[in-house]
Amino acid sequence: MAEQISDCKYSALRLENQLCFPLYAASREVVKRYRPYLDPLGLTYTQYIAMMVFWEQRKCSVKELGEKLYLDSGTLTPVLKSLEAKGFVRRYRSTEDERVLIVEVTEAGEQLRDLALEVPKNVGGCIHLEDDEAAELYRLLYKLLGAIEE
Amino acid sequence: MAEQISDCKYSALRLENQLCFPLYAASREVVKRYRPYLDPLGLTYTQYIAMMVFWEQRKCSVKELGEKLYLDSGTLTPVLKSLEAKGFVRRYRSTEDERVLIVEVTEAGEQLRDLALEVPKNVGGCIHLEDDEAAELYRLLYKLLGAIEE
DNA sequence: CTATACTTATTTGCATACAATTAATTCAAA
DNA sequence: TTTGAATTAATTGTATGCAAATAAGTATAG
Repeated sequence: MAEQISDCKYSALRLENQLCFPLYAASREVVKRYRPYLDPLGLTYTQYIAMMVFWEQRKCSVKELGEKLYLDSGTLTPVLKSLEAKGFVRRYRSTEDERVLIVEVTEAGEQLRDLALEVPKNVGGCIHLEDDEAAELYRLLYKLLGAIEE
Repeated sequence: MAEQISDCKYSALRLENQLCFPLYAASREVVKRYRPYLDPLGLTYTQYIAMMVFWEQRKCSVKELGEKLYLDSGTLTPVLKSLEAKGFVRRYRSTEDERVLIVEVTEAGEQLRDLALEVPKNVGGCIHLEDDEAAELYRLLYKLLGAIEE
């Protein structure tokens, strides 16, 4: 009864032997949980994490935002235009260096912050992980982010 | 010197206090590392993990594949049509239940398997995590996947 | 100074993700 | 048995992600 065993020739290609796959799947499942709470605010998840940066430091260049979020300008340009269209940020070129685009939170964007306070609370309630496990997961994810070549 | 402290009113909205964000960022960073190795095979990452399922069990319905990959038919239909266009799978309706679409690996798809064997090896070389940390991360990610409500 | 290299953001094209709707088929209750 | 509910994919529309090419501004070597 030689069933396929886990260390056969192709075991490295089994979905269950990948680290990338649960990472990819869990990321999407978690992000999906934000939607019911972000929809009423008029934000997508990507817009939400961008707003987090503006709530923390009021203004930011596209390049700096991209470094913080691990996203390039090809992704961020439409996201920031959408946030501007909703009135949550304004965009303008730096006078010091015309290449640099500065994005700054508006008053409406600031007001959104209080409503957004409920979001982490609500999403946290959907994810049943022990505190110490969440902390260890957090640590390992940042370690992974730092452990990727280049 | 009362700088902003980490437990101020809005600390729950700080990017660095989110579990979701390193999950989201790490997922994209890791998936990105596959591209140089998958491009020569003519596969995207999503197509690659779908092929993993077909390499393991030859055939699969769209519904079953969706359950394994945490993806819905809206995402899978174009992915599977693309794999079919490249000749790696064939698609046909089940005769038992005409609602069900069966996807089955072709001979060309099988042959791709040997080339794909190099992929996990190469990507693994880009990610410098200790074995025990990778194992713990793996465990926590699957726990998280199971710990999401609904 | 000036031509060239570099930096920053935008644009373009392609492939997802996913919610919502639709279409086809099967199931199941009255 | 017949009709309404449920199941399964496909379709539609919106918003990313990202690579590659482009455009505009800045720095720098000679």
